[in-house]
Amino acid sequence: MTTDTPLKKARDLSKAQSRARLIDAAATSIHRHGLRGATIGEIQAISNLSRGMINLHFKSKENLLLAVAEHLANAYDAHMEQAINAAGSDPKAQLLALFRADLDPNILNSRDVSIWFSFRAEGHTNPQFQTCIGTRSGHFARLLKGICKALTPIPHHPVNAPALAASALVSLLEGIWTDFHLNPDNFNREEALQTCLYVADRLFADQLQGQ
Amino acid sequence: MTTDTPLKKARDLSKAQSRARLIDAAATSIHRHGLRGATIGEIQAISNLSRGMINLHFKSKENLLLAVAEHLANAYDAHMEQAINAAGSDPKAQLLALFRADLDPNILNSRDVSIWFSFRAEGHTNPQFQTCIGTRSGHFARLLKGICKALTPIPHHPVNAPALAASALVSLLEGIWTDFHLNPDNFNREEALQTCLYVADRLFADQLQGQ
DNA sequence: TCACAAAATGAACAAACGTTCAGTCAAAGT
DNA sequence: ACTTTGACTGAACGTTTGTTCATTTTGTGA
Repeated sequence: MTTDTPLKKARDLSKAQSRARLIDAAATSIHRHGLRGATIGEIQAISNLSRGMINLHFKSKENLLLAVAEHLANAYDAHMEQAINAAGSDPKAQLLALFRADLDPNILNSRDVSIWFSFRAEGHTNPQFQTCIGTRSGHFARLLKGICKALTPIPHHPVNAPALAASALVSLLEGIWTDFHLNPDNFNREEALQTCLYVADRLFADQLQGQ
Repeated sequence: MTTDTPLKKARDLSKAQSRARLIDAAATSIHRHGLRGATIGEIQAISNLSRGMINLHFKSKENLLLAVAEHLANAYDAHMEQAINAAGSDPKAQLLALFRADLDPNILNSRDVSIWFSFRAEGHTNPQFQTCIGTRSGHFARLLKGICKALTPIPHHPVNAPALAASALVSLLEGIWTDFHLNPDNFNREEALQTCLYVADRLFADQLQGQ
């Protein structure tokens, strides 16, 4: 969706469409039955495409799974980048935007989150999965640390207060994803946002009382 | 280990030992290759037991996997309960004990955590896994909420401050597990504890300034 | 309209899988 | 000492798995 290669012939379009359909079917299969149950037969049945298609488009089933992981990670990155860019330069607004984006139903939904967790479970087994699903700890963490620095008054107490706050917020969001994944029915999106805001509020209140 | 049925004959002992060895081998296999790679052949090779043992002891491979999940959940519960009981009745000490227990290498180690994540990934697929790995949200959350209530001065601002703090801390710990799982090499246990303590400190500082 | 190229198909295949069970062995009871 | 019991073994079986490839279908350029 982000890159529109022009002048596509009908055949190329249908090829890309089949590819996308396979990725989507594989994702659905992972969601329904886990990585263990995401078999060629399942994916074929969901996609209504022929059995040979997977190996034709992706050489192997494992490559298709990898493509699902990449697709998911790219969608997450794009979503977050867009949200941050739209937030302007005020760190408080950026933080709110980051919370909202991370809790957005387009990202935090039971289908996608369950797929995230499936890949994460095998991350240390498969290095290729690892690089895909590690997107959270890179750009995201750095950005959040910058925001925390801007929001923490100086002098800090303790001296590494911004770093502590940043890693706390990363973990908080990560944990909220886990709560959602383990119990999507009892999950309240608005409540989760309030929890984030409450923690942020407490973290970035005036810190000079102790010193 | 908790229930010692006495007067075990040698044959019963060896039976129990084989059972335990199968569970351990299955856990190792899940750790090494994920649930997908935890095959009968793998478990057999790791345990050095015969092929038929799994179905003899557990009727099916799936039951063995379930036994692994139960074993893990029981170990976690026992560990936490013992830690809380040893902490006395002071809520602040209880909170510290809870943090320490949740970050303890006996619980938070790359082997066990990776197995947790494997089962969690398929929790919504397999209801039997679900009940095992949902241990965190039951007793644990209730206990933490009690501690938060005791630590939050009244009147609260906002009124649900203890509930917010409790769910924040649950998610924080959950997220720290995730950080550990995704990147066990860059993980600093002491730093994680400091993050928890810092957040707790900020959460339970005097809250009356806003009202 | 025709010949070419590339996408799509699905029957066929070998490998790997979980499970079974007749047979073996050692411990327990008499 | 003998019999019985139950844990253990591992070859064999049927199923399911991912992959291949000869064939068919369909869009493209001459």
